Amino acid sequence: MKTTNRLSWKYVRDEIHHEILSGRYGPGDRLPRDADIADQLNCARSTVQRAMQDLSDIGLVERRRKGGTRVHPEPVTRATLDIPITRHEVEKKGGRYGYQLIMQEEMSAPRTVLAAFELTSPVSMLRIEALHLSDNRPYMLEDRWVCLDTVPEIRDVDLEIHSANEWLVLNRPYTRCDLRFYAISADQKMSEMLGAKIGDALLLIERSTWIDGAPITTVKTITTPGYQLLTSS
Amino acid sequence: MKTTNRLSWKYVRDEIHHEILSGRYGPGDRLPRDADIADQLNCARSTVQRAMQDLSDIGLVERRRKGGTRVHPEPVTRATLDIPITRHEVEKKGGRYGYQLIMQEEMSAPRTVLAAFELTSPVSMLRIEALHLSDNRPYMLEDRWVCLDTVPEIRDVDLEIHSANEWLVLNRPYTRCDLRFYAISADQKMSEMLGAKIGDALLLIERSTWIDGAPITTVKTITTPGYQLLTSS
DNA sequence: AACGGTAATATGTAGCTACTTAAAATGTCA
DNA sequence: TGACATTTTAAGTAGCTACATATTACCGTT
Repeated sequence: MKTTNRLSWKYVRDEIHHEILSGRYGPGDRLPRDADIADQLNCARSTVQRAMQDLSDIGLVERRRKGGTRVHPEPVTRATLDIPITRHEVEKKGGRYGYQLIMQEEMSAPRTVLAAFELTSPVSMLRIEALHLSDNRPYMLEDRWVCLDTVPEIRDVDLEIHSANEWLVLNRPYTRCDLRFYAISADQKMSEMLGAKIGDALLLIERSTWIDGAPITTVKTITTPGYQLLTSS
Repeated sequence: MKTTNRLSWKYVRDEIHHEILSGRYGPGDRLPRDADIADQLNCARSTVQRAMQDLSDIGLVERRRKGGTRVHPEPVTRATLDIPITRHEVEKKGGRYGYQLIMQEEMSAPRTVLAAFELTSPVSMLRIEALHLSDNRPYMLEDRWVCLDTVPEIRDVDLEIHSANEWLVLNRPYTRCDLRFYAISADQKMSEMLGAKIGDALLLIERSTWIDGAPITTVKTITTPGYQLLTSS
């Protein structure tokens, strides 16, 4: 029995977590150096390092070289969201997935789209409107712009069959992704498409992706009334 | 010059990332074992381990003991959200923060609140309604329930002065946090409180926290029309 | 007192070894 | 053939060493 007295980094993490939250260390306070904590808990510095990294990842502490570790001065609630491919989302909820292309057209991107990519000069893009269905009923409306310079192959994809959503996620990895969430009132067109009433409150998710600085796509997805987005864990 | 030929785990990570996304490995495919990749790239297994852990964290690959590593079969867009203390949020946007307690009352929690905590038997809670202000104008409406069994000290807090939001975040760490986002239409009361029009689409964020399985608080925050929630990185 | 260069220091990273553990693969027996 | 026990495998973890790197802290000069 010598294995049991080896401390796991998760144990060390929770230990420090407790110490912080018992009030022993408050926001902004500096914690002991890793090496000292390791001494005190009788474990290796690398174990403390791993524990601290995790606490840093969840936003509880801030670390800087030579500066040491301190409790994050402005505590935040950090959550992770998983946004799946829409087909998978529908199927996971037990629905039968359907998809309709509403329109596609090559055109120069308007100001608002350029703004989403932090661009100034005009760019040629493919605009796509599509509707995702669950059990033949409207589920999500998608309003997308794809940058043709970055993704010329999109021209060869039959978007009547393959949703741009799924094709892009599977074929176009990104290195940056910005998300924004807000609420809008359904206008005439949306209410028709989604089978909602005019004025219904709808959740809108806007997503823009880049690959190494080059814009890939920006999309607004609008879901039917009552739709809820949940955190994963 | 021998330091340059040491590979950083980030380099290894990006290398694998590229391989996956060049199509060499598709969703569901199994990757070589860590040790083999280490051999091939001429680095230590621990370096590959770190790289793989990161790819696993962002949801690109799945790892299991003995099962090896495989590309995530259902690619997801994983994003992290930071939800700060409301006062900090207002101040960061350049506003002058203000706060008003609307009401507080001890009562038995209704069904909907118990459901948020996955409870069945009745619990005594403190219900709080408050309004957060920016430059003296309504910013966010907060509808909160605090579990008195878990947080009896809340009774001693002067909620006219300290917002429950800030007090809880600073004094009550949690081990679990569920979030949900959806859109609602402003009713009579909300529109009055927030200075919106009846029927305006508003973003609602619902947040529930636990400490080691014991419920702490659940809160619905409703923001003024046009409010947007953004991802951090 | 202001400036600037240098030393000291705490975290970050890479590599190695040894051992643990979950789970898949295999083999054995009824 | 099917249920169950055993082996094997690949990731996970802990500890150690050595060195890198970003700052802070210090000290000497002007």
